[in-house]
Amino acid sequence: MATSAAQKRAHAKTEYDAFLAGCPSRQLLERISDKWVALVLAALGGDDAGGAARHGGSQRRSMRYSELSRRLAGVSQKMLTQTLRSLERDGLIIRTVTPTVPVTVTYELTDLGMSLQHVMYGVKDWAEAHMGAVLANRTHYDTVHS
Amino acid sequence: MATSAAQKRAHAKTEYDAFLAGCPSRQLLERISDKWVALVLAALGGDDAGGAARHGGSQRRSMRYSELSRRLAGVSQKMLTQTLRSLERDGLIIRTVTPTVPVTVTYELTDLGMSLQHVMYGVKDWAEAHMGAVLANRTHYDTVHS
DNA sequence: CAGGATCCCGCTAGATACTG
DNA sequence: CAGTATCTAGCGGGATCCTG
Repeated sequence: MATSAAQKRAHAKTEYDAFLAGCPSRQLLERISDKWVALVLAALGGDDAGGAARHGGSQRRSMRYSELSRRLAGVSQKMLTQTLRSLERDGLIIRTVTPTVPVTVTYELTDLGMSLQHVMYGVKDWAEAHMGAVLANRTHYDTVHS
Repeated sequence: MATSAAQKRAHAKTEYDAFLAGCPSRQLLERISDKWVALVLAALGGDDAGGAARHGGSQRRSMRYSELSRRLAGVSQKMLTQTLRSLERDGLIIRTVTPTVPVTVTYELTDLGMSLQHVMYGVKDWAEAHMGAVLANRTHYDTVHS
Protein backbone atom coordinates (compact mmCIF):
# COMPACT_ATOMS: atom_id res chain seq x y z
CA MET A 1 0.00 0.00 0.00
CA ALA A 2 1.05 3.53 -0.64
CA THR A 3 0.26 4.94 2.80
CA SER A 4 2.85 3.85 5.24
CA ALA A 5 1.14 6.01 7.82
CA ALA A 6 -1.08 3.24 9.04
CA GLN A 7 1.90 0.99 9.36
CA LYS A 8 3.79 3.54 11.36
CA ARG A 9 1.03 3.83 13.87
CA ALA A 10 0.92 0.12 14.38
CA HIS A 11 4.66 0.18 14.79
CA ALA A 12 4.62 2.66 17.65
CA LYS A 13 5.39 0.08 20.30
CA THR A 14 6.79 -2.50 17.97
CA GLU A 15 9.55 -0.49 16.53
CA TYR A 16 11.53 -3.63 15.94
CA ASP A 17 10.25 -6.88 14.48
CA ALA A 18 12.40 -9.99 14.65
CA PHE A 19 10.34 -11.58 11.89
CA LEU A 20 11.96 -9.22 9.43
CA ALA A 21 15.31 -10.33 8.10
CA GLY A 22 16.90 -6.91 8.11
CA CYS A 23 15.76 -5.86 11.55
CA PRO A 24 18.50 -5.46 14.16
CA SER A 25 16.35 -7.33 16.62
CA ARG A 26 16.74 -10.38 14.43
CA GLN A 27 20.49 -10.30 15.04
CA LEU A 28 19.99 -9.63 18.71
CA LEU A 29 17.65 -12.58 18.93
CA GLU A 30 20.28 -14.69 17.26
CA ARG A 31 22.91 -13.58 19.76
CA ILE A 32 20.95 -14.24 22.88
CA SER A 33 19.59 -17.49 21.51
CA ASP A 34 22.73 -19.24 22.57
CA LYS A 35 23.27 -21.89 25.18
CA TRP A 36 26.34 -20.18 26.60
CA VAL A 37 24.47 -16.94 26.98
CA ALA A 38 21.71 -18.78 28.79
CA LEU A 39 24.15 -20.52 31.09
CA VAL A 40 26.29 -17.47 31.84
CA LEU A 41 23.23 -15.45 32.69
CA ALA A 42 21.83 -18.25 34.81
CA ALA A 43 25.09 -18.54 36.70
CA LEU A 44 25.37 -14.81 37.33
CA GLY A 45 21.70 -14.75 38.18
CA GLY A 46 22.36 -16.88 41.20
CA ASP A 47 21.13 -20.16 39.78
CA ASP A 48 22.81 -22.42 42.24
CA ALA A 49 23.76 -26.00 41.51
CA GLY A 50 21.51 -27.56 44.10
CA GLY A 51 18.50 -25.87 42.69
CA ALA A 52 18.05 -23.98 45.91
CA ALA A 53 17.32 -20.31 46.35
CA ARG A 54 15.89 -19.93 42.90
CA HIS A 55 12.49 -19.64 41.28
CA GLY A 56 12.49 -16.01 40.37
CA GLY A 57 16.18 -16.02 41.14
CA SER A 58 16.56 -12.35 41.72
CA GLN A 59 19.76 -11.96 43.60
CA ARG A 60 22.61 -11.22 41.31
CA ARG A 61 25.91 -12.74 42.01
CA SER A 62 29.43 -11.68 41.21
CA MET A 63 31.61 -14.42 39.78
CA ARG A 64 35.20 -14.69 38.72
CA TYR A 65 36.30 -15.91 35.33
CA SER A 66 37.59 -19.19 36.70
CA GLU A 67 34.40 -19.72 38.66
CA LEU A 68 32.30 -19.35 35.55
CA SER A 69 34.66 -21.57 33.66
CA ARG A 70 34.19 -24.29 36.24
CA ARG A 71 30.46 -23.80 36.51
CA LEU A 72 29.83 -24.05 32.78
CA ALA A 73 31.24 -27.51 32.36
CA GLY A 74 32.83 -28.08 29.01
CA VAL A 75 33.08 -24.50 27.84
CA SER A 76 36.29 -23.47 26.11
CA GLN A 77 38.01 -20.24 27.16
CA LYS A 78 37.46 -18.92 23.72
CA MET A 79 33.71 -19.34 23.88
CA LEU A 80 33.52 -18.14 27.44
CA THR A 81 35.59 -15.05 26.78
CA GLN A 82 33.75 -14.38 23.55
CA THR A 83 30.39 -14.72 25.25
CA LEU A 84 31.42 -12.50 28.14
CA ARG A 85 32.73 -9.82 25.79
CA SER A 86 29.55 -9.86 23.79
CA LEU A 87 27.42 -9.58 26.89
CA GLU A 88 29.60 -6.79 28.22
CA ARG A 89 29.38 -4.90 24.97
CA ASP A 90 25.62 -5.17 24.97
CA GLY A 91 25.54 -3.82 28.50
CA LEU A 92 24.21 -6.99 30.07
CA ILE A 93 27.12 -7.63 32.38
CA ILE A 94 29.87 -5.57 33.96
CA ARG A 95 33.48 -6.61 34.02
CA THR A 96 35.53 -5.47 36.96
CA VAL A 97 39.29 -5.77 37.13
CA THR A 98 40.94 -5.70 40.53
CA PRO A 99 44.72 -5.32 40.32
CA THR A 100 45.64 -7.83 42.96
CA VAL A 101 48.78 -9.90 42.66
CA PRO A 102 47.46 -12.25 40.10
CA VAL A 103 44.81 -10.02 38.61
CA THR A 104 41.22 -10.64 39.67
CA VAL A 105 38.36 -10.22 37.24
CA THR A 106 34.74 -10.45 38.23
CA TYR A 107 31.53 -10.37 36.24
CA GLU A 108 28.16 -9.20 37.36
CA LEU A 109 24.76 -8.66 35.80
CA THR A 110 23.56 -5.14 35.09
CA ASP A 111 19.91 -4.26 35.50
CA LEU A 112 19.40 -4.83 31.80
CA GLY A 113 21.15 -8.16 32.15
CA MET A 114 18.87 -9.07 35.02
CA SER A 115 15.83 -8.48 32.88
CA LEU A 116 17.15 -10.83 30.22
CA GLN A 117 18.24 -13.35 32.78
CA HIS A 118 14.66 -13.51 33.90
CA VAL A 119 13.40 -14.73 30.57
CA MET A 120 16.45 -16.83 29.75
CA TYR A 121 16.16 -18.65 33.01
CA GLY A 122 12.76 -19.74 31.84
CA VAL A 123 14.28 -21.38 28.80
CA LYS A 124 16.92 -23.26 30.74
CA ASP A 125 14.35 -24.27 33.29
CA TRP A 126 11.98 -25.45 30.61
CA ALA A 127 14.68 -27.64 29.10
CA GLU A 128 15.40 -29.27 32.42
CA ALA A 129 11.77 -29.64 33.38
CA HIS A 130 10.49 -31.15 30.15
CA MET A 131 13.49 -33.23 29.23
CA GLY A 132 11.70 -36.43 30.04
CA ALA A 133 8.69 -35.64 27.90
CA VAL A 134 10.86 -34.63 24.97
CA LEU A 135 12.93 -37.78 25.26
CA ALA A 136 9.76 -39.86 25.20
CA ASN A 137 8.47 -38.00 22.16
CA ARG A 138 11.70 -38.58 20.31
CA THR A 139 11.62 -42.28 20.97
CA HIS A 140 8.06 -42.42 19.79
CA TYR A 141 8.83 -40.43 16.66
CA ASP A 142 11.82 -42.59 15.82
CA THR A 143 9.75 -45.72 16.32
CA VAL A 144 6.92 -44.62 14.08
CA HIS A 145 9.09 -43.21 11.34
CA SER A 146 10.81 -46.51 10.63
CA MET B 1 17.85 -21.43 55.03
CA ALA B 2 16.59 -24.53 56.75
CA THR B 3 16.96 -28.24 56.26
CA SER B 4 18.37 -29.73 53.12
CA ALA B 5 15.35 -31.96 53.11
CA ALA B 6 13.35 -29.18 51.56
CA GLN B 7 16.04 -28.77 48.98
CA LYS B 8 16.03 -32.42 48.15
CA ARG B 9 12.35 -32.36 47.60
CA ALA B 10 12.72 -29.41 45.33
CA HIS B 11 15.53 -31.32 43.71
CA ALA B 12 13.26 -34.19 42.83
CA LYS B 13 12.02 -32.23 39.87
CA THR B 14 15.48 -31.05 38.89
CA GLU B 15 16.64 -34.37 37.64
CA TYR B 16 18.52 -32.66 34.82
CA ASP B 17 21.11 -29.92 35.05
CA ALA B 18 22.07 -27.99 31.93
CA PHE B 19 25.27 -26.83 33.60
CA LEU B 20 26.65 -30.31 33.21
CA ALA B 21 28.21 -31.04 29.87
CA GLY B 22 26.91 -34.56 29.57
CA CYS B 23 23.35 -33.86 30.61
CA PRO B 24 20.73 -34.31 27.89
CA SER B 25 19.16 -31.04 28.95
CA ARG B 26 22.33 -29.31 27.78
CA GLN B 27 21.65 -30.52 24.24
CA LEU B 28 18.01 -29.67 24.51
CA LEU B 29 18.92 -26.19 25.65
CA GLU B 30 21.20 -25.91 22.65
CA ARG B 31 18.42 -26.95 20.29
CA ILE B 32 15.80 -24.62 21.53
CA SER B 33 18.28 -21.76 21.83
CA ASP B 34 17.85 -21.03 18.17
CA LYS B 35 16.39 -18.03 16.44
CA TRP B 36 14.37 -20.13 14.01
CA VAL B 37 12.87 -22.11 16.84
CA ALA B 38 11.92 -18.90 18.56
CA LEU B 39 10.37 -17.48 15.43
CA VAL B 40 8.51 -20.62 14.41
CA LEU B 41 7.04 -20.96 17.86
CA ALA B 42 6.13 -17.29 17.95
CA ALA B 43 4.41 -17.57 14.59
CA LEU B 44 2.44 -20.67 15.57
CA GLY B 45 1.71 -19.07 18.91
CA GLY B 46 -0.31 -16.41 17.18
CA ASP B 47 2.23 -13.63 17.34
CA ASP B 48 0.74 -11.42 14.70
CA ALA B 49 2.75 -9.00 12.61
CA GLY B 50 1.04 -5.84 13.76
CA GLY B 51 1.68 -6.66 17.33
CA ALA B 52 -2.01 -7.13 17.88
CA ALA B 53 -3.69 -9.90 19.80
CA ARG B 54 -0.60 -10.80 21.75
CA HIS B 55 0.78 -10.37 25.25
CA GLY B 56 0.31 -13.78 26.69
CA GLY B 57 -0.43 -14.97 23.19
CA SER B 58 -2.36 -18.05 24.12
CA GLN B 59 -4.32 -18.90 21.05
CA ARG B 60 -2.50 -21.36 18.93
CA ARG B 61 -2.69 -21.02 15.26
CA SER B 62 -2.42 -23.50 12.45
CA MET B 63 -0.16 -22.43 9.63
CA ARG B 64 0.84 -23.87 6.29
CA TYR B 65 4.41 -24.39 5.25
CA SER B 66 4.31 -21.55 2.77
CA GLU B 67 2.75 -19.26 5.32
CA LEU B 68 5.57 -19.88 7.74
CA SER B 69 8.08 -19.49 4.98
CA ARG B 70 6.70 -16.06 4.19
CA ARG B 71 6.35 -15.05 7.80
CA LEU B 72 9.94 -15.90 8.71
CA ALA B 73 11.57 -13.57 6.24
CA GLY B 74 14.86 -14.81 4.92
CA VAL B 75 14.60 -18.41 6.09
CA SER B 76 15.73 -21.05 3.62
CA GLN B 77 13.49 -24.07 3.01
CA LYS B 78 16.23 -26.22 4.36
CA MET B 79 16.36 -24.44 7.69
CA LEU B 80 12.61 -24.19 7.93
CA THR B 81 12.06 -27.85 7.15
CA GLN B 82 14.86 -28.87 9.43
CA THR B 83 13.52 -26.77 12.28
CA LEU B 84 9.99 -28.05 11.78
CA ARG B 85 11.16 -31.67 11.75
CA SER B 86 13.12 -31.17 14.91
CA LEU B 87 10.19 -29.55 16.66
CA GLU B 88 7.89 -32.30 15.47
CA ARG B 89 10.22 -34.99 16.69
CA ASP B 90 10.41 -33.38 20.09
CA GLY B 91 6.64 -33.29 20.22
CA LEU B 92 6.35 -29.52 20.20
CA ILE B 93 4.38 -29.24 17.00
CA ILE B 94 2.09 -31.46 14.98
CA ARG B 95 2.33 -31.86 11.26
CA THR B 96 -0.87 -32.56 9.40
CA VAL B 97 -1.01 -33.60 5.77
CA THR B 98 -4.24 -33.11 3.87
CA PRO B 99 -4.25 -34.88 0.50
CA THR B 100 -5.82 -32.14 -1.55
CA VAL B 101 -4.83 -31.63 -5.16
CA PRO B 102 -1.58 -29.94 -4.42
CA VAL B 103 -0.95 -31.42 -1.02
CA THR B 104 -1.66 -29.23 1.99
CA VAL B 105 0.51 -29.39 5.08
CA THR B 106 -0.23 -27.53 8.27
CA TYR B 107 1.67 -27.13 11.50
CA GLU B 108 0.29 -26.50 14.92
CA LEU B 109 1.64 -26.29 18.45
CA THR B 110 1.03 -29.15 20.86
CA ASP B 111 0.41 -28.43 24.53
CA LEU B 112 4.07 -29.04 25.22
CA GLY B 113 4.91 -26.68 22.40
CA MET B 114 2.64 -24.07 23.87
CA SER B 115 4.48 -24.22 27.16
CA LEU B 116 7.78 -23.59 25.42
CA GLN B 117 6.29 -20.92 23.23
CA HIS B 118 5.38 -19.09 26.37
CA VAL B 119 8.96 -18.74 27.50
CA MET B 120 10.44 -18.31 24.04
CA TYR B 121 8.09 -15.51 23.29
CA GLY B 122 9.65 -13.73 26.21
CA VAL B 123 13.04 -13.94 24.56
CA LYS B 124 11.87 -12.59 21.22
CA ASP B 125 9.91 -9.91 22.96
CA TRP B 126 12.90 -8.94 25.08
CA ALA B 127 15.05 -8.57 21.97
CA GLU B 128 12.54 -6.27 20.36
CA ALA B 129 11.86 -4.29 23.50
CA HIS B 130 15.46 -3.64 24.53
CA MET B 131 16.98 -3.25 21.11
CA GLY B 132 17.44 0.45 21.59
CA ALA B 133 19.22 0.12 24.90
CA VAL B 134 21.52 -2.57 23.56
CA LEU B 135 22.35 -0.49 20.52
CA ALA B 136 23.25 2.44 22.74
CA ASN B 137 25.42 0.26 24.94
CA ARG B 138 27.29 -1.06 21.95
CA THR B 139 28.01 2.38 20.65
CA HIS B 140 29.25 3.40 24.07
CA TYR B 141 31.42 0.30 24.37
CA ASP B 142 32.93 0.80 20.93
CA THR B 143 33.64 4.41 21.73
CA VAL B 144 35.41 3.71 25.00
CA HIS B 145 37.38 0.74 23.75
CA SER B 146 39.27 2.75 21.13
C1' DC C 1 44.71 -15.86 36.94
C1' DA C 2 42.53 -14.22 32.92
C1' DG C 3 42.80 -13.98 28.83
C1' DG C 4 45.02 -12.87 23.53
C1' DA C 5 46.48 -14.94 19.22
C1' DT C 6 46.58 -18.77 15.87
C1' DC C 7 45.69 -22.76 13.45
C1' DC C 8 42.41 -25.68 11.66
C1' DC C 9 38.72 -28.90 11.31
C1' DG C 10 33.79 -29.87 10.99
C1' DC C 11 29.47 -29.00 10.37
C1' DT C 12 26.00 -25.91 9.15
C1' DA C 13 23.61 -22.78 6.59
C1' DG C 14 22.76 -21.11 1.99
C1' DA C 15 22.12 -21.72 -2.97
C1' DT C 16 20.62 -24.61 -6.59
C1' DA C 17 18.27 -28.33 -8.87
C1' DC C 18 14.88 -31.84 -8.85
C1' DT C 19 10.23 -34.41 -7.37
C1' DG C 20 5.52 -36.36 -5.74
C1' DC D 1 2.67 -26.83 -2.76
C1' DA D 2 5.89 -28.85 0.15
C1' DG D 3 9.32 -30.65 0.34
C1' DT D 4 14.15 -33.88 -0.79
C1' DA D 5 18.91 -34.14 -2.50
C1' DT D 6 23.42 -32.44 -3.36
C1' DC D 7 27.32 -29.31 -3.30
C1' DT D 8 30.05 -25.98 -1.39
C1' DA D 9 31.76 -21.90 1.06
C1' DG D 10 32.10 -19.98 5.42
C1' DC D 11 32.76 -19.74 10.11
C1' DG D 12 31.66 -21.51 14.62
C1' DG D 13 34.18 -23.48 17.91
C1' DG D 14 37.82 -26.49 19.94
C1' DA D 15 42.80 -27.19 20.73
C1' DT D 16 47.12 -25.26 21.46
C1' DC D 17 50.64 -21.91 22.56
C1' DC D 18 51.78 -17.65 24.60
C1' DT D 19 51.47 -13.31 27.89
C1' DG D 20 50.71 -9.42 31.50
